[in-house]
Amino acid sequence: MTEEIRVRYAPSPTGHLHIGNARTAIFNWLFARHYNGKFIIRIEDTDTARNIADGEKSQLDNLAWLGLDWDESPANPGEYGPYRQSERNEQGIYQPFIDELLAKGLAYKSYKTTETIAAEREAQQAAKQAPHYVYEYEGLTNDQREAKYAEFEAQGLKPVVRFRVPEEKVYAWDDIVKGHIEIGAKEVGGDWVIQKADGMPTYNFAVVIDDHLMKISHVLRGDDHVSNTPKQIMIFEALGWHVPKFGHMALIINGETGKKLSKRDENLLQFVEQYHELGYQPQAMVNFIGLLGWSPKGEDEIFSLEAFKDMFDEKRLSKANAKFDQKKLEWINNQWMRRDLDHVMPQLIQELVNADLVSAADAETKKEWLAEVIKVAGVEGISYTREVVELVRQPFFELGDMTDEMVDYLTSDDGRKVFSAWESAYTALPESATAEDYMTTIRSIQNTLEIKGRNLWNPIRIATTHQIQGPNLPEMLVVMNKQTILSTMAAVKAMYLN
RNA sequence: GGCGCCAUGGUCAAGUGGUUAAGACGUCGGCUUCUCAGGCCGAAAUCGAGGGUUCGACUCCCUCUAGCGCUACCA
Repeated sequence: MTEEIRVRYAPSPTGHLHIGNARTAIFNWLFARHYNGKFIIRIEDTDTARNIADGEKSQLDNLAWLGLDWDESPANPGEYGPYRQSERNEQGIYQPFIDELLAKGLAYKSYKTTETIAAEREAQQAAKQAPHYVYEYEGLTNDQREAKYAEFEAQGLKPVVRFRVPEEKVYAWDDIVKGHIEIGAKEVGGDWVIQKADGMPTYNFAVVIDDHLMKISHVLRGDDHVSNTPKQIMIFEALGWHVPKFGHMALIINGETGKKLSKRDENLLQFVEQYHELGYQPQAMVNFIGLLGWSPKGEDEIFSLEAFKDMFDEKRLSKANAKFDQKKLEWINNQWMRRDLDHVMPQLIQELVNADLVSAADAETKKEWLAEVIKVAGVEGISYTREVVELVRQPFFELGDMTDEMVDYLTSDDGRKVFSAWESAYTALPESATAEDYMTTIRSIQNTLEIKGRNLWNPIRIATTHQIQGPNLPEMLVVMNKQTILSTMAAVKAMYLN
């Protein structure tokens, strides 16, 4: 019998969707969809203090923006709900298993204060021992231990429940990405908490209960969970459950610090939302992330989610950490924008509205013209839509200041000759003149005056745009308003050429 | 410190005992003769180090080293 493939992405709503999380989600989605399995979203909100208001919504919104969909989640529960750990706890889903472990003597109540534990750890450090929890009921019978519980309860102490780690065991598994891994039970740091004093299960415990109850078959997650895995296997085994397959993907690390991406790194844009706001395309984000720590067979670099899904092969997941390369992301996004420019155009125009370069009304009525301006200005060179604002601002919506260098070109002997020849030629040209017409005109000035190169082009460019460099001038002239150009030229003439 | 993971160019990486060690980003150079952008062409690696195994190692083994991760009543 073949087991149904069910994988999950289980974020904790303590922040927005970060590149690293997005990657975990994407690869889980790819795994599920490639093998016709189910992709489930479960919210791990057992840390009530760190949950933030919109964390969950933001996570899901951004996932959807990336193009992912899911089969079960808090909003569309399947048969294994609820899908938030806090609600599962309220419904008492975890308690019976804690009670079971307690009853079997595999877990116990611990009343040690955090101060005591801290002091123990300090002493261990000082003695150059690895920090580990010290079992406080050593040698006591069950009854004696129960008596201790009563004693502590009478003092008003709140217990946590700790799992009694079988220290002599070695936990091993065949990792989907890393191969065989084994870790001795004594390395987990002693008996660990499965239920906090507030009654919430801890992460390593709740994960096991939920993965089992939700029939999760494969757990694909970050490398940083490798050392949690033995703890989790302990629980699966203690409860007599089948252990899912684990796969630990290499981490994405910050190129500057070399450390794993942290929400606290301010020097790097690392939330999906930030890229969304700058006008990165979701396909580009997926494309970039899909190539971090995974490689396709051929030499292509541009892939859609669908393409990744078809090609997906967990054996091609890389074992080594990958640095986040923003330059490559920019390039990939540029490729996606160019690939479907018509589709991106409304977004580009919207950027101009947001920047107050055009009104919302003009954005609609002049959209064809705006599209031309954007193309002429060189949209093929930008990395994300927000950049279009500075790309077109000058000279299409504002004129820049004249620099000394510009004035020199204009007021040189050649400049004066070129200007006056251009002035009469341009004035005579119809408004419908094409780029070829302008080119022909400029060439004829070149022939007549015998001036070429910068000395020819710069005076014209400067007089019409207040720029010394920019897109192809004939094309710009086509797109710019003739009256505006005429008055710009008149002003330049009045100011510098009299 | 302990345990675990890992190691091909600045970056992402292909490669699975015999190759001129793919490709992409970035960088640099050239061309595209108004500039910018774009496009095109081109350049740059003794595969972390040292030992093995082998006729032959980037590829297999060992040691070392570097890097990363974990070491919570966080997830």
